[in-house]
Amino acid sequence: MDKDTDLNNLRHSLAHLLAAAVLELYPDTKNSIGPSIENGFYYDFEFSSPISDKELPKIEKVMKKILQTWSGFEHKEVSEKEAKDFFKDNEYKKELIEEIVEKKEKITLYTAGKFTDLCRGGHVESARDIKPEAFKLTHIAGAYWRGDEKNKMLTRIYGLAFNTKEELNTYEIQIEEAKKRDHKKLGKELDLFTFSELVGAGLPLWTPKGTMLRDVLDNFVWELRQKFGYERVDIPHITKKDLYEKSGHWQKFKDELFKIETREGHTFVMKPMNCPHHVQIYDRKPWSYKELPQRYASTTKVYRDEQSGELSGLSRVRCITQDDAHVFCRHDQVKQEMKNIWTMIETFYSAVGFTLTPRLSLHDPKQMDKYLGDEKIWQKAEQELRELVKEKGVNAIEAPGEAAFYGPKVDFMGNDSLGREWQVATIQLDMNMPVNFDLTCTNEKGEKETIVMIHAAIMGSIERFLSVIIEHFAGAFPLWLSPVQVKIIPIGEVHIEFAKKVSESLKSAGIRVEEDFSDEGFGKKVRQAKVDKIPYFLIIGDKEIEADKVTLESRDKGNLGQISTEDLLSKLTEEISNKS
RNA sequence: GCCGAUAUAGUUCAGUGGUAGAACGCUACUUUCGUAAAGUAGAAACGUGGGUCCGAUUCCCACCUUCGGCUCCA
Repeated sequence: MDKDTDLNNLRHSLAHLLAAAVLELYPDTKNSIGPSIENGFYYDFEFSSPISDKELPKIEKVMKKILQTWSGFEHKEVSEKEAKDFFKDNEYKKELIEEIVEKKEKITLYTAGKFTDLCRGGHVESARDIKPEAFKLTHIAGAYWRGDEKNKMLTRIYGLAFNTKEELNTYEIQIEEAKKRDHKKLGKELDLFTFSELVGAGLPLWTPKGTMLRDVLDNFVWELRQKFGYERVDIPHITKKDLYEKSGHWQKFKDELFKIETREGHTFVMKPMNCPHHVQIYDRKPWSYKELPQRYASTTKVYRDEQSGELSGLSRVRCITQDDAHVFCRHDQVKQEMKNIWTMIETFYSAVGFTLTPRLSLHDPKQMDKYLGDEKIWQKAEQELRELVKEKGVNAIEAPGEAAFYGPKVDFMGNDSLGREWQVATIQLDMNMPVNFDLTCTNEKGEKETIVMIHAAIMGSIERFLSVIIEHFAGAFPLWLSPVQVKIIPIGEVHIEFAKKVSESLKSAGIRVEEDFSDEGFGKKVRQAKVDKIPYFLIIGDKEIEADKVTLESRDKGNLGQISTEDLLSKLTEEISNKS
């Protein structure tokens, strides 16, 4: 057996142990299922009265006590009746038993010590393989039975488990480190964004530094877009609901839209996406095929009434800034346009030193009611995306059911500091909305021809992208991205005048400078520059004034010695334009 | 939305059924300093609304916020 299987068996065995302890402490609890997961295990219970995480240490203690009485797992095959009699008060187990019977599989019961559970197996050979110091109960959470929100909510107890205490410690240290670079924490510390209870949950407010960061990134995207012929357009943030009735969004997403009643009794909607607005710009006049593709881009906000429990820092918000673009083109132009978007995505993400995993997000043939258009149109679109991925020579995992409701996507996934995966960039092929809106061009034969549309976002949601990138850099942004690029620190009051001159010449060259002319001690000013993770700071004292130079200190490389203002300027501008 | 937790100064944290405490930050004064926190003084907080109580920041309820999950995510 390989190592992963061993660890899974260990973790799954601990789930049994957890259930044994819970049933000993709270005998009228109903246990349901308890699998092993990435770092440990969980078990879902229906408690007769709610428990809180304060009880976890008690449960853990009982687990350790019971573990001493266990030697190993024994199993026996039983009939449906025997199994149901055994779990006579437990409707969860009975449901599972019925499923096993339906699948014509064997019903097996596993027993360790005095605890017996319905289980298909996969345990440690001997209970001694479980080290009491290498597992730990961590938290409790609600979880719907079978993951369906229509079902009853059970109480899930999570635990960490590893082969040894050292591995457990290592993992816990990793989590601690990850928390230090949590974007919610860094956003406050580096003064990038804030939330206000009065404004509301999920509505981030951007400070001057945070706004600078956003603008720098957006300008970079815009530079790339210009190379490929995109034009900037601007759109209102609200619309009559009629627009979404026609696009198909209303039917599908009306619960998630922020609605506005006008005083004349009409319903307007905060836009949850930009495509229909861009579509209306395309639709302003008839087009010749010679004028296509038309490529429209806007960096603009969309609003979605997300459920309160889903909000999380910048990763999940109700007001999302999208660097959104749509290409309106003919079928035979799709592949080239998509390749161009892919190139932009590659250029952009390699500049921020970030690796993305592409994912082919496809429709789920079993749930066609979730989507616009028929099976045929989807298969055609998906075939085109597969060819694109093939031509790019990359491996993309296929994810059925992850498509947008109007078309399949190539999504690019990034991870946050806790390893959670988020969709960032996306390329989506849409053959449905052009049909709904009857978007056409006049072709060579003088006929009206339905066009197609490509949705292209480089950062996707700027908020989500920033959450990922803040954690990726742990707040220590490269020079070109840093809201403050250079801090100027005069040692004493007499050095301020010279420092001002240096500061002015850097500023007039477009360098983002912050001056520290406070009367604090020198050590403290240095400390503040380091805490703020500013890429460079300049020191100006007697020695520098005498030499008509400044001392340059780098966040990453330490003291770089004295340098003249001109040399410094050319060094900085070169570094910024290389995005190094 | 659901389950559980959480809410004290700008920030990070103490604490109490009867007068709320620290550190950093902030303000003033002193100090003008050579690589991660100079000194002194001062201002500054119990999320909101109900309830119990002689009295609530503390106990109870509701709401709001945030966090960990579940569900959802165009």
